Amino acid sequence: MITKIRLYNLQQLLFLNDNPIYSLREKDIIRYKKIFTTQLKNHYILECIKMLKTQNFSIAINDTVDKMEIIGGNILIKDILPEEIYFDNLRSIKKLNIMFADQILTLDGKNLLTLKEILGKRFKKFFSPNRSLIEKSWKIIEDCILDNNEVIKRRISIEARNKIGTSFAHNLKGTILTKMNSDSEPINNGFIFGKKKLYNDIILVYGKNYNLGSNNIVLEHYIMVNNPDDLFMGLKKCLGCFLDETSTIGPLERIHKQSNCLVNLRIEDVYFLENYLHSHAIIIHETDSYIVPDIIQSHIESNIWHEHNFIIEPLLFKQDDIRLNIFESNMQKSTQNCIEKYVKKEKFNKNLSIEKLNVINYKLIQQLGEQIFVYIDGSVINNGTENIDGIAGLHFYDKDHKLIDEFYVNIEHWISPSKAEVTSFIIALIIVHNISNVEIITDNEFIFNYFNDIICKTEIYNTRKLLKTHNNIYIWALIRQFIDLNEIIIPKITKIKAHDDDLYHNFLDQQIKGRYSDRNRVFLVNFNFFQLDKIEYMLTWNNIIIEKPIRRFIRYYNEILNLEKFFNLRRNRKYTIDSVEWAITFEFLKENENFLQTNFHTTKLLRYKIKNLIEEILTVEQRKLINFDIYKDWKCPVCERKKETFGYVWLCYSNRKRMRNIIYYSIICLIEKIKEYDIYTFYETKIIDLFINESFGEVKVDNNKLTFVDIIKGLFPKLLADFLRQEIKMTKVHIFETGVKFLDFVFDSTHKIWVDRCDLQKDKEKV
DNA sequence: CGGGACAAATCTCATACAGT
DNA sequence: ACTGTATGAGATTTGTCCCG
Repeated sequence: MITKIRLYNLQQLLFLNDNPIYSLREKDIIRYKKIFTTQLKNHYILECIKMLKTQNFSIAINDTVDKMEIIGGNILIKDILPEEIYFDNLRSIKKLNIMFADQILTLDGKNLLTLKEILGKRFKKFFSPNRSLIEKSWKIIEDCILDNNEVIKRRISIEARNKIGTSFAHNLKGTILTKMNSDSEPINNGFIFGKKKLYNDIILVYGKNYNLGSNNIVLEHYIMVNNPDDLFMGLKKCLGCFLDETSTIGPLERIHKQSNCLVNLRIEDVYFLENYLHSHAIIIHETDSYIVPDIIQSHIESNIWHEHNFIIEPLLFKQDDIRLNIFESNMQKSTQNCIEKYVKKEKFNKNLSIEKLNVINYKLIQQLGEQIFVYIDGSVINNGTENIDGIAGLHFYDKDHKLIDEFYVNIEHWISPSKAEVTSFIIALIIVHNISNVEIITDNEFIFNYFNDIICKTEIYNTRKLLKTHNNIYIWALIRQFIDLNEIIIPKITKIKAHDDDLYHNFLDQQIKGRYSDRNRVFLVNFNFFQLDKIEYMLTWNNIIIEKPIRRFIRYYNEILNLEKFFNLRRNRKYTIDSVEWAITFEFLKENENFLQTNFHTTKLLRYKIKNLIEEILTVEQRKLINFDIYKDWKCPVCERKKETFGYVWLCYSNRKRMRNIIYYSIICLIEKIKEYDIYTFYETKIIDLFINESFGEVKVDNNKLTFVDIIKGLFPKLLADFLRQEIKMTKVHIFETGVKFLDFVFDSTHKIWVDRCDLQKDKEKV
C-alpha cells in the first residue's frame, strides 16, 4: 500500500498518464531527473524502475486499477510534441494541467485553442504568478503544432493532424459556457449571444442585452464585421435586418438608445460572450462598433453547436472517465466457469483450446459420477540445445479403462521436464474441476508430494511464500488458489513408477513422442495469471514472465551476461573463429580451491594466470604504456634485439630450444596422463601427429588460428578435446582431468621462462 | 549510529532422477 | 554416459529489531 502511494506520488510529479512502472522508458527517466533534480535525487523507486528498464525487465500488471491510468483523451500531448520540446516545457505543461491533445484543441479537433481559452477551462489548476514562463512555453508549443501557412486560422499542421486524427468530441472537454438566467442583472458593456430558430434552421445572433424579461431576452442585434477565424471579434450595430422584431415585442421598459434591430430570444438559449466583469471590449464611437480582443468566433460557435447536439441527442454525450465500465466488467468475470476463467483467450485461434477443454469436461460429466482415470505426463526432447521442445499429454479413461479422450499441450517459455509435468497436472485439475470420483495418475514424485503438502497445510499462504516456490511459481500459485477458494473438487492422486509395466502410462508416453512430428492436434494453453488474487505484479524479462524465484533468475541472468561479455571482448575475437574448450580453461583457472577458503599462494597464482590469459603480464611493451619515458628504448631483456610483446616472450630466439622441449614434454605428459587411467587404448603417434599437423603445436602468433602461445595462456583447443572424445573415447570427466593437468604442466614449465626473464629484467632495472 | 541477537534468504556442494 | 533440474544440508550473508 505504501509503495502504491509512493507510485501515485511519482506519477503526480512526473505528470504521467499511467503507472510509472508500466510505460516509463529509460531515456525518459534520465530526462525527468534533469528537470526535477532535487525531488528525484536518490529517489528509491525511480532508481529501481530505471534499473529494471536498463536490464530489459518489466512488470506485467494484474489489474486495470493497478495501471493507475488517467482516463481521458486518446492522444497524449507527449506524443504529438517533439520530445525535446515536451521535456523543455514540462513544467509549464504541468502547470496548465494539459495531458491530452483534446484539451488544447477545438472540439472538432482541427484548430488549436488560445492560451486564454485554455485558462478559461475547467481543468485549470491554481495559477502561479509566473505567467511569462507559461506564455513563453505556449508560444513554443504553438509553433510546433500550428500549420505554418494557416497560423491566423489556428489550424493544426498536417503532421499533428495525422497523429490526432478526427473524431467527434463526446463532451465539452472542460469548456465553461456561462448562460444567462433570469436573476442576472442587465448589463451594458458585455456582449451576449444566443440561438435563434429561423424557419427550420438555427442561427446564432450576437448583440447586447437590451432588456431582461422573465422568460425572454430582448437583444440589440450586432453584426460581425470580420473573419470568424480572427483572434478578435468586431461587432457593429445592426441598422435593421430581417431579424428585426421590434414591432412584435411591444412596449419596453427601458429605452435609452435608438435601436433599429431588436431580437427576441428564450433565456435558456442565451450565453455571455465573455466574462462581463473582465470585459475588454473596445468601443469605436464614430461607427458605433466594438472590438472584442482575444476571442475567436469560430471556436465559440463550435462549442455552442456541440452543446446543442448533446441537447438534441443526449446519447452522444459521454464522460471521458469510463471507470464505471471497468467495475461492470469485473462483475461479469465472476460468472465464468473455471476453464474460461483460468485459460487465457487467444486472439486468433478462436479459443480453440478452451473449446476442446470444455468438450472434454462435458464428456466427463456424461460419465455421471463413475470412476474416471486421468493419466498425465510431460516430455522434453533436445534438452540442453536450442531445439528444445516440450509437450504435455493427458489421457482420460472411464471405469472400464476405455479411452474417453486425449489432450496434448505445447510447452512454451522456460521449457523443462518439470514444467511439462506441472502443466499437464494443472490442465487435468482444470478439466475435472467439477467432477467427482477422479483419479489422476502421475509418474512425477515432486507433483505428488507437493500437491499433498498443499492439501494438508492449514497455514495461510501469502505472496512472499508463493514467490519462493522453486519453479513454475505462477502455475503452482494457481493450483493453490483452486484449493484455497474451493474452486475444484480435489481428485485422488496416485504415483506410479516411470517406465514401469503400467500399460496405460506407457501408451501415453509413446503417444506424446509421436506428437513431436505431428503438431496438428497439439494445443496451446496459456494460463490467465491475472486471475491470481495474491499476485498483482509479475516480473517479466523481454515480455516473458519469469517463473523462477527472482533472485535465482537474476543470478543466472548475470552469469550468462558476464560470460557473454567476456566472450565478446575484442581480444577474444580469435577464439570465436577457432573454438576453445572453455570448460577446461575455467577449471584450470579455478586452482582446485574451495569456494570458502583461500590462501596467498593460490591467490597469487590465480592473479598471474588471469593476467596471462588476457595478455596483460608486465612485458616491456606493457610498461611503455605506463612509463613511456623510461622504457621507450628498452628491448626484450633476454635477447636485447626486438620489442617485447606478449607473444615475443615465448617466440624469443634465446628461448627457441627451451620451447621446443616444453612442447615435446607436454605431449609426453598428456600421453602419460591418458595412460594412467589404464582403460584407453590409442596410438601415441596419432597425438604427436596432431601436434605436428595442427597450428596449436607451433610457437607463433596468429590472428586466426590457435597456436601453442594460446595453450600457454591456458586455452585448451577444442580440436584436441574432440580428438580425445572421439578417437580415444574418453569420458567427459577424464578429459576434464587430463586437460587441466596438461594445462598445469604447460603453465608450470612456461612460467619458469617468465620467471627467468623477470630476473634478467630486474637486474637490468637495478642498473 | 553501531553492535548483538535472531530470523530469513542465499549460496555451494553433493546427490538423485528422468530423459535422450 | 551425459544433461539439466530438484532437493537437502550446512555455511554464510542479509535484514530486522532493540538497546545504549
